[in-house]
Amino acid sequence: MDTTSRLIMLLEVVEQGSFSKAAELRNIDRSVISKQIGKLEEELGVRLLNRTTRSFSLTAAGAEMVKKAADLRLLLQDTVQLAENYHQEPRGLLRITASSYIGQHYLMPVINDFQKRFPQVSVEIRMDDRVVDMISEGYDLAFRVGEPRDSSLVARKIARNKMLILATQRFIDTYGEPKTMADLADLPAASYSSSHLRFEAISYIDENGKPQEQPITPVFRSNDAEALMSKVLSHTAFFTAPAFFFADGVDTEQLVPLLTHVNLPDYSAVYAVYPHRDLPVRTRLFLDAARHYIGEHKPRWELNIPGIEQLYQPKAK
Amino acid sequence: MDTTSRLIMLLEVVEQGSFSKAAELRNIDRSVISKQIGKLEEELGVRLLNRTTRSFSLTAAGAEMVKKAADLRLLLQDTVQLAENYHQEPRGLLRITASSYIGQHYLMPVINDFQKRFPQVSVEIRMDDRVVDMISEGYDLAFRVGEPRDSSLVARKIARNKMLILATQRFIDTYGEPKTMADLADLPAASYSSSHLRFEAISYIDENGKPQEQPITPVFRSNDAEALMSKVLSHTAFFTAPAFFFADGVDTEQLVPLLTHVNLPDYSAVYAVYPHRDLPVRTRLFLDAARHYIGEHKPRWELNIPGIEQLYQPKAK
DNA sequence: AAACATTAGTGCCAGAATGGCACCAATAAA
DNA sequence: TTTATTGGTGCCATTCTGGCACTAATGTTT
Repeated sequence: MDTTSRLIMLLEVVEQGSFSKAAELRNIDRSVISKQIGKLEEELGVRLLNRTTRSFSLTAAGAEMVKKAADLRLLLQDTVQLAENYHQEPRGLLRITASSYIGQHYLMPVINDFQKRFPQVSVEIRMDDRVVDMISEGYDLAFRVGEPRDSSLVARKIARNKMLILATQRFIDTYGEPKTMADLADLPAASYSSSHLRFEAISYIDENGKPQEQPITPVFRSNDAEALMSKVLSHTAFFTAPAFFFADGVDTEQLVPLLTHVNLPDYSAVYAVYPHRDLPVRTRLFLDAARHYIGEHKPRWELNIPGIEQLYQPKAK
Repeated sequence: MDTTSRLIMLLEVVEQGSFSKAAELRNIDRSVISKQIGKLEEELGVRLLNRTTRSFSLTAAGAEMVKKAADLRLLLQDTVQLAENYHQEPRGLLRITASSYIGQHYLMPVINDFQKRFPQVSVEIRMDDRVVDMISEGYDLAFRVGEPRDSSLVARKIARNKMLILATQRFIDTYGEPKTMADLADLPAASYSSSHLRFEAISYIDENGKPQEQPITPVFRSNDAEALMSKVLSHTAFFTAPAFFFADGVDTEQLVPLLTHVNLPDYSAVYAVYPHRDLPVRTRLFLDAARHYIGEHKPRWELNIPGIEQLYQPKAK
């Protein structure tokens, strides 16, 4: 380990806000960070961090060093990247982050095939519905529902994601079939809910073309698509689901779309996100493979929902 | 050692044109270079050098990496430099190169005093009349006679350097005192001569203000000022000497200036040269100390030559 | 207040990396 | 042909790294 690496380590420490988190990020012991930062200070002959036993703050010198460290990291990444352009065959480590559902159902098949074709590429995929900072955590590629805000990243739309309102036939028999959006308010709903996002209403476009929100009554909440599906299949709730929940193998036979005449806007599309720079060969190839698998024009999940093209469309005049 | 260091090592290898020279520059074994370049290639997954057993050439990838390595080195130097600005006391290694005479007579006293004041600063001085590439060899400061051409460096004039024509009284008694410049042609001369430079004529300004060259007849040539002086003090040659040859302790008593009415232009001044960027504290302080020692207005060597102000001046009208 | 958890820092130690030496192979120079 | 120089490799002592266990200090929770 030498000066540049130590500077980048300092940068990570500052980005993470603690020695421990930085160590976790690198999967190394905290003590290593402590020692290396110490060495860096000795090397530069300057105190970089004012430590209190449980936290730290940057000194003026430290702040300057962190800025330079960011430049160094960028330049170094750029250099390595440049070298990778000379690779004929992709190699190295591909780090992906995605929501669990996308990862399990749409990326794992791609990964399995990809690694057969390119055994030299290692893959690390973090499935987590929490959105992470790709840059500081070092991810090459993210798959997300909804366009991310971070402008230092490139977001590329992979596939549209229609919205569906579904229930089982037995549910309809039991509770009666809703005829209007308002009817949904009185029916038990299963609804996606995570620490960041809760579905408590359905967005739709009314007869006059105005966007509306129809509140629902969630009796079951989960962040797990399978759990929601299981609940619905027990005939005790309807649910509003984005189409990408219907991956291959999902039992859609029992499910009946409700209120199919209503105009539901597409839910946030599925995006691939990557840093704003030239992609290494492995990343570009993987992205292509994923796009191909999910479907260039018609998303793969729509294959499992017959007639989806006609559902929830704007009313033809 | 990690990627950045290895890249910089590659850069040095390319700059030096060989593994061996690069190793010599760092005072490490050749094998280390060989191994580290190998690791770098493995790391980047790209062949950087096409080797023939006795030399090498850059691959396209290698050439790109070298460019990036130069950026990295610069940025890293800049970063370390920035840290040094926070030093209250100067520390670290100060690397100086100078001609032998300047080093021995005008820098050693400064260094000795400087290290008493700042014991934390190590000094390495290379005395060599050959001009070296400061950047690639890593020197902080050079002292040279004559303005260097390299525009990536800053040259700062330290002191003027008048020209003198001298001989001993016994020489004059033996050979007769020259009355005109032309008379010098027939007298035996001791003349500075190195692999790069030979004095074979004296430049002067004639009565009409035109620059002229008076050829001389060197019977003794050396690149060593003391040797030239010794020759002259044996009363068998006159010599044309820049004033900075007359350091403290040099026996000037026996020497008589000849043709003092002739207008001799100043010889190339003494310059301090340093890289075109902010100087570390130690370098700036040393430069100040050297300038102070040599003399801000009147060069130190002129103190040993009484009446020099009046010698070899343009003719007062 | 007291117990607890989390933070940075340190000493110790096994394992990895470094760098020097000796030697080899190939090629250019003498 | 001989010699010298260059890059490359295997071996080995030394150094460095990174993990573990433990300490000290400071918020947090009970």
